[in-house]
Amino acid sequence: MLDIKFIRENKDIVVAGAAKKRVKVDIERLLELDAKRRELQASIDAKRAEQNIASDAIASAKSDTERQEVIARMQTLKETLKLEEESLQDILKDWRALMVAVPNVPDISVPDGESDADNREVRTWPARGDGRGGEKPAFDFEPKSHVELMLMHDMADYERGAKVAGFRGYFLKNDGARLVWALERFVQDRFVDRGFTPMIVPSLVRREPFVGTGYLPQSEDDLYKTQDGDYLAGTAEVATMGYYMDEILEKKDLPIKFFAFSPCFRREAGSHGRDTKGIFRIHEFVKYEQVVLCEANHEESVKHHEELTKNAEALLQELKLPYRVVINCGADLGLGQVKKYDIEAWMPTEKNYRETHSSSYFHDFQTRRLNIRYRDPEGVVRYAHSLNNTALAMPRILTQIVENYQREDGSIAIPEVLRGYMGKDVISRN
RNA sequence: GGAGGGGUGGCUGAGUGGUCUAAAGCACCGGUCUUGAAAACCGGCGUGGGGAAACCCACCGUGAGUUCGAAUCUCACCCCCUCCGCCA
Repeated sequence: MLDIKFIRENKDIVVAGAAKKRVKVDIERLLELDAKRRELQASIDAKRAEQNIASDAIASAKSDTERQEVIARMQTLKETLKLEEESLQDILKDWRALMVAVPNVPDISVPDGESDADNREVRTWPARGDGRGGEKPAFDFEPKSHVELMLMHDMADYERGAKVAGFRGYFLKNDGARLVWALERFVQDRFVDRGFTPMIVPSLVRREPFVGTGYLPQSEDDLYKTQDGDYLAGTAEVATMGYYMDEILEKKDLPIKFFAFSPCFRREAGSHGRDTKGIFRIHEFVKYEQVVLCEANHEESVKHHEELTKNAEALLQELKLPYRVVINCGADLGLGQVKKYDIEAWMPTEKNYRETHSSSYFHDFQTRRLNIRYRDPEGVVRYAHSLNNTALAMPRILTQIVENYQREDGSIAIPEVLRGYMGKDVISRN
């Protein structure tokens, strides 16, 4: 949510921002409603003030007639007050609906574009050498897809997955399961001493944190909902951001950095027909997420954003997976995001980079909705800034690992950093 | 699933229809005193909205209702706690 004052004073910026994000929202109508809202509120406040004065007069009236006279006057006032309060409620309903639909303003560095095809490459790893792309594994044989490789080594069972869990269901078996566990311990060890607070957070979450983080009311279709009205979170970000909801923190405690784990559930409602094979796009997975609350300062947000991005890149570098970082274009940004980098690892059989991480910052868009504030030493209370990035999501990363590490005989080398956790160097058929 | 208790400022906690403009204490900030600190004493100390300011309005879990007037009465809902049952 943006500050209504900011919208009022920077209408053109907000309108241009929404256009860049390809979000349709009637700012003109919002401002009209806001003017009416303020006018009515002033009138109601004045009537209440009158009522408060009369209330004292009634209590301290010297005679019954005097008292009755004031009460009669207040009975009339009450009628108009009630009407005004009712129309204020009507206006507020529309006003609020528009307010939560106003997107945050994207950063100046965000490229214009219609879809993820317009995201712009920022860098590759390993760095480009020949002008055609970073150093990627050169296969002198036809590489097999992750779908095939994992089936071949009995690392996954998609058929029984569908039988038991339905479309996009899966089982991970043998080295498939062990690889996930190895990766979990690997990522845990990398974050334990970096100033991040480890946390296991709920996936089953009440409505408010979803609205607060900006997933609702817009993306109702992407979420699973329970018969109790709760939702299953698609990311640990939701519960982690909800942690300090409605609280006032101390500035000295910032930045607060969480390394949060949760199972994740996504309906993938808008992705029918995409990535239908294997475990790349699934309804249920686990993810370690980096979440940061910092002081309300653009430079601080940018500093932490770059840091969160580097943290994720460091993991891919340790895993020796070629990747690139892209800056997402306007249309590919979420409602509250100011700027987002996606990190995409190389997928040999698709001859393309595919997303493994998503790193974004929000300024005070989420914290305003969640009411997360902090008090600075001067006693001024401000909304904090928030950011998040994936640390590591499983099992998606397995797709890139098995494809990049496959060998001609069909065996799969284990990334060096995982060998200790796996207790073996290679996955082979025997 | 059953029974009971409860939600008041950063915290504890008083307040059952009208000076509530929410007592008091703790914590915190400033001052006096002191070599310094503690103690004691004095003063300050919630959030949001409107206003140039004086000041005004709202907020006692949430929402409706009764009333001239609601922290206080009524109803619904949410959350927390205790006990019983079930249970990884």
